[in-house]
Amino acid sequence: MSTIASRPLRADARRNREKVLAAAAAAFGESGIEVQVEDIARRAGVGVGTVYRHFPTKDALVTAMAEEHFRRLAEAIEAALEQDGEPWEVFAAAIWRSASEAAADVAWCEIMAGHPSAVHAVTEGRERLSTAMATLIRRAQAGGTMRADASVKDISTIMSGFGHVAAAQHAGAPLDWERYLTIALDGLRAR
Amino acid sequence: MSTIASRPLRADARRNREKVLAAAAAAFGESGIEVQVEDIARRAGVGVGTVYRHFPTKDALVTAMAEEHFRRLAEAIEAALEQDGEPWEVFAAAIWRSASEAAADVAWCEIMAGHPSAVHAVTEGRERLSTAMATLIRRAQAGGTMRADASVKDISTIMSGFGHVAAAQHAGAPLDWERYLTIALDGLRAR
DNA sequence: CGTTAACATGAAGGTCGGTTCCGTTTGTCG
DNA sequence: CGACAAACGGAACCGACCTTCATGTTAACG
Repeated sequence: MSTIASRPLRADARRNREKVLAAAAAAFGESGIEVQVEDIARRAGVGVGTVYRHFPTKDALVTAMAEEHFRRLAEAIEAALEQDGEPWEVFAAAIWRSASEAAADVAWCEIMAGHPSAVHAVTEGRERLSTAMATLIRRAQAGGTMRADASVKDISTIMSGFGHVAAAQHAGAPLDWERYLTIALDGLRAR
Repeated sequence: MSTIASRPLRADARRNREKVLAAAAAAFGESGIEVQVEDIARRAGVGVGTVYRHFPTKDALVTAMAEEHFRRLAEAIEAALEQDGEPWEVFAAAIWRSASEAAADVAWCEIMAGHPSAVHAVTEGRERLSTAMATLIRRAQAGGTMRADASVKDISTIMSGFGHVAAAQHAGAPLDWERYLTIALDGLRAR
């Protein structure tokens, strides 16, 4: 989201922008999307007005985070395409790694689960993710180790459930995202 | 929830109570827990004050619905215990039937997914459900058709994910709860 | 039919959280 | 060192919802 070469920001403004971004990442990661803007501002050591100077709405902040996360996820899956090894193992390892990282960030779990704030935005990352995932799936199916009817949409569905479970667990529910993933991945494996 | 023999309700009051209950069931089922109390009142053809005369808070209404749903679910699983047939098939059929019914009711999906409004209440239904489910699981494991490490908690986790997926699908997300369940149940089956 | 207590109503109150706005501060540039 | 635009801060604003309450209505009973 580069501001199209509009005059460079003033030094303090650039500094504050970074502080807001960092504070938002920390606050969202710890408490989820529902954290209040004032909490983010407090963490950043600025006033709410400053947050709004840099991001027009709270949603814009969420979207920025979501884009970043989706980009990284897409990269992780694309990287898996380069790896060699048994295709199912490559797929499963990529999912486990990405999920483990996601599980540590409540907001990212909520976004993955399909939180409205980030559903409409974030087109590019999703696109790349879908493409890479499709290849990963096709290979594993060709090797006969992934169920033949599995689709990218199935993976989205499973990962949406994962996001929900992980977020709920973070909120204190007696759930276990590792068990969830163990079972779901076994369900995706060919019999 | 019998009001301990406190003077019987006046005729119009009883009638209105039923209307509110029916309206709440319809509204929650259609739009989820987030429906506004005013919508429920409108559907029932009464004022909001009347809703509050019969239920102290909106949460009490949600809890009443949740209790009813959990009770019915517990009964469905208990009924499965009486059936004979291959234990895995009995289990899977019970889950499919219960899930199909749940999928038609948005609020019930949300509650199953772990919505805060109903987490604390509803102890009895959960208890009965756990007990019956434990037996169902044990039998299927004894028959070697369910994965040996599956637990009641695993089923809760899977069904929480189900509730989330079904609710999201109802809200327009490109998810598919039937696929979710197909995959998750395959993951619970013994290999 | 009259009296009364229960009940119904919906506008007003309260709260919560995102967003705005303007008086003040601060970096930048001549 | 001014002068000025950019940026900051945070109290006030606003909309969304749940909940309450003062006023009007009605079932129940003698």
